[in-house]
Amino acid sequence: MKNISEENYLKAIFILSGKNDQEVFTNDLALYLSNKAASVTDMLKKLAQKKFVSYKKYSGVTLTEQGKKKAIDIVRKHRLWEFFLVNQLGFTWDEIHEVAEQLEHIQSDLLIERLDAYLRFPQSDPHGDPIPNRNGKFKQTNSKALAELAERSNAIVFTVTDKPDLLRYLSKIGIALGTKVKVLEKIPFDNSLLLQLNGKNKIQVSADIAKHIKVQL
Amino acid sequence: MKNISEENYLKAIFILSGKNDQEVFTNDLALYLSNKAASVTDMLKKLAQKKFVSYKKYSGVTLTEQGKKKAIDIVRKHRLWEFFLVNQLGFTWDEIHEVAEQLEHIQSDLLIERLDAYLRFPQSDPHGDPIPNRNGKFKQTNSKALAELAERSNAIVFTVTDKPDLLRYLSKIGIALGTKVKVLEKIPFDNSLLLQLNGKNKIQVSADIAKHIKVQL
DNA sequence: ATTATATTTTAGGCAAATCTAAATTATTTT
DNA sequence: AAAATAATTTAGATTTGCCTAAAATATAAT
Repeated sequence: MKNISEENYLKAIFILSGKNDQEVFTNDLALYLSNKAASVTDMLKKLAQKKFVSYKKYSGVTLTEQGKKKAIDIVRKHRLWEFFLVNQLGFTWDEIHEVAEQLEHIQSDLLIERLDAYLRFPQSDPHGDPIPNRNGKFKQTNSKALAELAERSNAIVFTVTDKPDLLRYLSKIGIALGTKVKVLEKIPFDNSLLLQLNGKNKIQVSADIAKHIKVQL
Repeated sequence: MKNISEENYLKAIFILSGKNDQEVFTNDLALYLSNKAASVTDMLKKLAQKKFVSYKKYSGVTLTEQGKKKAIDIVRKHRLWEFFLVNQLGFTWDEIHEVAEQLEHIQSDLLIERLDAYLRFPQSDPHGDPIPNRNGKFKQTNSKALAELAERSNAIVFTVTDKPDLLRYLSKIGIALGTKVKVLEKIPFDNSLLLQLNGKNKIQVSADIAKHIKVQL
């Protein structure tokens, strides 16, 4: 159970660098990990020395092949455990994140292979994110943030970031994976959205929330 | 995932102090945990300060009520996970220990309650050891070390300590939980035993091994 | 192109958990 | 009961991952 911190950094870099492997910046990492920028710099140097990231002072980091492989492995574990928690143990959306954060660091290839098989090789986790297979392959989905949709467009809720508070709130206002949303109006002042859910009830969501909801067109 | 080290110490003290809560000594702990005695002393002071153990220099430790409760909780988690690994994921005897050592430190009461229910509240783990219930209660079994049996006595193998090497060896020579053993002969020179298994094949085991096998009369 | 602001890095420290080597206390032997 | 041996503790270091405050660099604004 060593290297938990390193693993969290690699995963964070992977997630923040998005589909195109963009550089990730110190402050963003610090924010995401709830650490201070100085600590991030320290760790980036260590990760660079171990060849898990390419790092040049003042210009952000990217994962090396090796680092990306590790990161994907952790994401795989995280999502498999989330699937297990929801589908076998009856956890709800908002209860799983914290536990999966811990379980993802359990070190045992055998365990993950067996778990994967036990769950019948699921393709996506309870948030709708793809679960990489044992070779690190997973299908990218072409999704957008809800916040980026134009007025009048229709879409289907696809992924939601892993924040318990948000998840609880969304459940409450009726947004779940698979919910059909139509953007009725974008309020220019604060970029909040007026949505219609499944062709029925109308709700208002802030721009901030809309950024955290991914949809498929 | 903090306090892993503390948890390991508490569990070790619990296990080494046996049924009668005997004091546990620094060197024994050091040996069991693969640490140095000096490190053990350091940690004992810290645990004493937190009121998890009663510790007086040079005279061993015992768990306080509080400490014992924590220790039992960890044992409960360890054994539940072992049960899960064997009965759901198809692990064998000798593959589970290392993984359970990690899983036992996952921090989530909800997880353990759900897992317990999912497994239908098992009473004992794959080694035959009792699994404490949510209140820390479990039935003590009156078992003895095989090494302590007199010649001609019969017994049933009940528990085996958690060392992968030993477990693999025992599987190989035909000893499993539930195996009936009869002590045919005790060799006085080295205290090794000549055993008959299930009324059939005869095997020889060293005193060292016989100490690690618990039997029921 | 300077200046102001924001970001990132360096320097120096701290707490946890471990270690080695030396000192202390207990136990066993003669 | 003194001496020898064994067990335990203390003292002082090391490593990891984090921190604050100050310095350096990059970016934006005038």
